[in-house]
Amino acid sequence: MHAPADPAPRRQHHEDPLLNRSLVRGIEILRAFRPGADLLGNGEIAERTGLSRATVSRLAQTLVETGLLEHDRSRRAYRLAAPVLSLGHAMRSGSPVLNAVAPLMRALAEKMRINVGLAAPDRDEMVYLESVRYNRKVALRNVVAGQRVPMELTSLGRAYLAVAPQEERRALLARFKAARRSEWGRIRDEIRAAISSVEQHGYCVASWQPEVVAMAAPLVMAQRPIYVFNVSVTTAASIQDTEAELKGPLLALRDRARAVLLAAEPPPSRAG
Amino acid sequence: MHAPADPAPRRQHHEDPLLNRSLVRGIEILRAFRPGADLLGNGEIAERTGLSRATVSRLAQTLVETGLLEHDRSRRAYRLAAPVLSLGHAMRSGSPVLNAVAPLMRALAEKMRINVGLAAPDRDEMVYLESVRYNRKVALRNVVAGQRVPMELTSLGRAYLAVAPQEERRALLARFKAARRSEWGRIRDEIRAAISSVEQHGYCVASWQPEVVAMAAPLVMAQRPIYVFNVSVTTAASIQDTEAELKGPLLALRDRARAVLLAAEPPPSRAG
DNA sequence: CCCCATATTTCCATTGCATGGAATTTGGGA
DNA sequence: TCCCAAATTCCATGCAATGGAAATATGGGG
Repeated sequence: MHAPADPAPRRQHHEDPLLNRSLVRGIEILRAFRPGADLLGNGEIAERTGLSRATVSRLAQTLVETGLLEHDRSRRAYRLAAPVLSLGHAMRSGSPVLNAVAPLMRALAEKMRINVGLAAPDRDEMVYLESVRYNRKVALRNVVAGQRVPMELTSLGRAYLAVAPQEERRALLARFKAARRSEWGRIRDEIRAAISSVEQHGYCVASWQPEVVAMAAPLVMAQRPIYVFNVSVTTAASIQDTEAELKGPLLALRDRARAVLLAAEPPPSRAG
Repeated sequence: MHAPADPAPRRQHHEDPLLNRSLVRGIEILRAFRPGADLLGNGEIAERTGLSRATVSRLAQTLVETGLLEHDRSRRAYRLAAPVLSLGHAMRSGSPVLNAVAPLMRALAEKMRINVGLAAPDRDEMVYLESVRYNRKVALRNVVAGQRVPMELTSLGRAYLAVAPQEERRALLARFKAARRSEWGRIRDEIRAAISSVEQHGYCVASWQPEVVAMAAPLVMAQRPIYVFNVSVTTAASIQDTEAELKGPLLALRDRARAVLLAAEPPPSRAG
């Protein structure tokens, strides 16, 4: 402590004085639950979150009281409870972006007979706000919302990386490099290519299975979080032909979405 | 403090020593967001939760850091963010009840051409885990999850009240009485009738619009939260005829669900 | 363009209460 | 019934959460 030039004075012990530790920890516990990890005991939660078991026990009980977790005593474990779903419902119904573009997405899916998705970044993954899955059988044209896909492997995620804030992109790439050790060379090159493609054409392509082509285009608007559209299709056609066919519709979707959002923006009245 | 007969010693100041106050408050902030109240400023959150503005400001910022809220600075307000959706997704994919009965529900909806739902209680409302909306136009057979409906007015909620724990039912009825002052007489009678019906026949009926008939049957299993099934239909037929037609399928759905769940129960291995 | 009204964020001293390690209890299997 | 693993509760410590007030930011109106 000889010089006051320390860029981050960080009072006391915590990095950010406006971060409530208990709340962060409680949320981390909720976040530990995901498909495939749907039933977690105290021990597992402690491992995944790095919290002490005593803390996990108390916070988990608190989450049960609030209704977000339920305790399965016969398995000595917790699982997410129904009110969590209603938060998701509230999120969807309140998302201006989703509500503005959902009709456009459905129309495009029907017209081109492709899957059309909208996603947002969350840490090192992308979360679908909506994914209209096109299917021959009409009854199976279901919609997936809330699903996570890896950022570094998907067109969706790479399109985001292309427009992510400098610092965040750097941090994310570092994480991926560490996590993907052996395959990093290939993945890094693909990400670089995707970034170039987004910078030049506004979209990028990924085809991780022979007959599946996925393309994604980010939607960047001032004062708004970044969203990414994607389209994907299973086809026997070449990647090039598919790309040529879908780039127009994808970019048009993005542009129409932007227009709709700009039009919906002005009235600064608050809903209550 | 003359007699130790005090039923609730409540140490120190807080009612329940294992309730983390900050976490409860943060969750209450999340819960303040619902359809129609999707964009909330600090002031509104403070009003709805009863918290001080300073506390709301700090906790809301924390929730932004965790990714569950996003801050719309142009409107000076918060809204739920995409990761909330992924929690909902994780909840659905991890719900043994939902996964066990979803196929049965879909089949019933198709066969009888009715809406079929599954819900769980949350405070004074019911939350749909799934609602398979039958519709002439196949393309519109969408599914609603996470939607809330009032407990005291719906067959779904009344069926729950019929099997709710003594003490909880009492508390809920008191809330409804206070909230529904003027209409309480009618509502109370309808709830009583519904409770009798559930006790006698296992289901209850509500028809709050002329041509809409809704029926609900609770699913009570040891060591498991209470769930409620419902079916509803818009029809020109009489309530009696509709009830006669649907009671069998509804109760059969409940019984099949119970059987499926009992069969899926035994293996006490924990998913990770 | 400036000023004002409103709402939000930050500051600060106080002490409530969250915390981790240890002890205890619980529950299931042998 | 006993044993083992896991969860819960206890406890002293002191960190960090809190509310009121001041400072600040924002946007509309004159």
